[in-house]
Amino acid sequence: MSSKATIVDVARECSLSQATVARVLNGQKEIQVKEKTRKKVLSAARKIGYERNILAANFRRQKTKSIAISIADLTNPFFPELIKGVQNKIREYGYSIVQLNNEWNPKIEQDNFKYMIQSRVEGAIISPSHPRADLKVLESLPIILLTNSDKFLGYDTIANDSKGGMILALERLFEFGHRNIALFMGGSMMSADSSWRLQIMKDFCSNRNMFFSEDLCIKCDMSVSSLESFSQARTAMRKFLSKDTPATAIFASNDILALAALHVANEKGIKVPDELSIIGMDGILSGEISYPTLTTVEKNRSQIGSLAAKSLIEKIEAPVEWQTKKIILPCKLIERGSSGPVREKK
Amino acid sequence: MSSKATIVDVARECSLSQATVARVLNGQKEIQVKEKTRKKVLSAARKIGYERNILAANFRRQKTKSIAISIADLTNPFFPELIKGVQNKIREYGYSIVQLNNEWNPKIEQDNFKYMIQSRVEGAIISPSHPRADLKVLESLPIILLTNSDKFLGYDTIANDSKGGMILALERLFEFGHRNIALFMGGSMMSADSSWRLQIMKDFCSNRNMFFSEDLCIKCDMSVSSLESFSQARTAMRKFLSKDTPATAIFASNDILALAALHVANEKGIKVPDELSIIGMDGILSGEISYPTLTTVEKNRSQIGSLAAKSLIEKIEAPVEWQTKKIILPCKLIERGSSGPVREKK
DNA sequence: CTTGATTTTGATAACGTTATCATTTAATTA
DNA sequence: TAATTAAATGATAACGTTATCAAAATCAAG
Repeated sequence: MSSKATIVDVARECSLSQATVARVLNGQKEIQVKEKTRKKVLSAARKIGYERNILAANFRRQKTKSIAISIADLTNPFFPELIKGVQNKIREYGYSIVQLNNEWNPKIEQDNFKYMIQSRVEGAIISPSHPRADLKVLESLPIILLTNSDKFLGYDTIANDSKGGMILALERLFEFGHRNIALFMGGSMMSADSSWRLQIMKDFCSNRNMFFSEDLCIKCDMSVSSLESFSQARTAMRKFLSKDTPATAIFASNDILALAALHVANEKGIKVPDELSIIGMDGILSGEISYPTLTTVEKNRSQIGSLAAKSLIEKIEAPVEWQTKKIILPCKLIERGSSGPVREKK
Repeated sequence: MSSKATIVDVARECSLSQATVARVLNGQKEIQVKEKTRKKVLSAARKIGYERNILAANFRRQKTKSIAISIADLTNPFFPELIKGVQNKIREYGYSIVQLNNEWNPKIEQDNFKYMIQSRVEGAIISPSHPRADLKVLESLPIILLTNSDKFLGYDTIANDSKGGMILALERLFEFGHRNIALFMGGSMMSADSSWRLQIMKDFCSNRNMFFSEDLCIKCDMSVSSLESFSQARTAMRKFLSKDTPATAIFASNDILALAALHVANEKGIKVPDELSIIGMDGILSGEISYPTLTTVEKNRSQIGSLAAKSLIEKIEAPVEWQTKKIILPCKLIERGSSGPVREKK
């Protein structure tokens, strides 16, 4: 009784053709219906409690008014805000979201891609699990990638300017007088993508006659759960400190690493920022909660999300004259408690 | 060409009826098909590249093989793990997930409920935004609630035993010699739901001849973003400390509050756990990252999620003789760095 | 008041699957 | 081997919407 009234019933009720009823009830634009008939239909629909059968509509149009968003791991604090940004924006357009995780596993990611096609989402926002993610299956689907890797030629991409952000942090540390800055970065699977960090570091140092060696580089796998990364990062940090480093500051390529460094510093009684400055990257919640709070290069993930959503919808709804574009948003240095001027050791 | 081959095409290709083809390709159980014909169909399907049109199937069956999960705020660190638990379990059953946020806003929540019905999800896992959430619209939908509030009579619920967990923490603090324990809890919208905490506290203290007064109770609104809560909680904590409290320990009803307390303690130079023990509740990532790490009463959110998913699927697939049940899982006290034996002040 | 253009409405055919029932084929028993 | 039962396959009707094209109504202009 409740959701059984169909468009035909409404048509009968108001003595109009189902075509007209359909136009009033589900027609795209407010086109081609007389105000009088519109009202007639609407009241009849209300009277018999008509509710659109979305499944039938989806089937007929072979569309779902939904998009997919593919990420690595929802419990990684980087992603929820991103998704939220997408959700908020997408709501404006009346689309819904299918959210898919791949646990950094390219195989699962590939399955997810297939699922997207099968389930007939109309587009996808994809944060590739690794720089060589295989997007072949998605050929016919409008997608936006969340990456600034240069491996994805010919794709629409949106990302923060990580390089610029990194330089922002390094420059600030330099200003603070730091001349021995260590680089703490994710390695392993992501390595192909993160060699540029090392390069930037080297360039930055050589431009300023600063000392840098691989000894000032700490590496740690990030393609696991945040907690695991954190644990591995702490180990790496302890090892680093045991070498009695001359570093007075650390730039970490993400906040988890930075917080691990901070944690170990606290543990060893190293005063942050007095004896050691730490700057992270991302701007996750934990960095606002830690003590001291973490200075970080913020990536506005909510903004990225909503921008990606907007672009995607535009691409979906006007696919013909679409121009591939790569959007790079600046990062912002958020100065909090973990960074400060250099002070003589001992 | 690609996804245009239909079941009829396959039938033609292998000279069988579409009924038989359908049985092979999309039939539920492996029933009623000869091995020989099955192979014939399968190879024909592969040959012409048949892919099931899910939209047509959904329409015909008026089902979507999907469930909804309704939460308050994805960026609240409590929820992602919960969702992950659901996702992992649900995958086993071949269902997909529609995730909906309500930002603690009952009106949005209500809209989301309507959307669930419209979009024909087959069931829902719901973390009610508040104790009086209105579930009328969902009457005909199998749902599982994630709450231990006693306001939801007659509904299936799954939740951790927050009361038991709280007592666990208090007992441990008592063991440590603490006799002045403060209660830090979320107020406002959730208040109707959290008065029991105060009651437990009072009972606990009176049973042990411990002092307790409302002065030892810190309140703070939690129905906002985590960061905002954190900020408000710090203000509340500062105010609390300014009253020169006799408390040697704080039990906080969630980790955000606990971390705020910890933060302020660090800020004021109060040594944790030497001068002040802090125990939180939930077991969020930030508590594993903080310094000192946060002792907490863990709620296994991933487990809750997967259990809820399992129950829901069972309810969906065998709705006839379904027995309403309320599952309460024990909490676990995770002792980390923020709690310890009482020591004389000054 | 006709004619032609334009707007509004109507009739109807898909869309591709699943479900129902009828029919054929195979298996079993007397 | 015929009769009976069971298994496998076939024929076909929905499902409720949207899209297409045809018909009718309205409007504008000569």
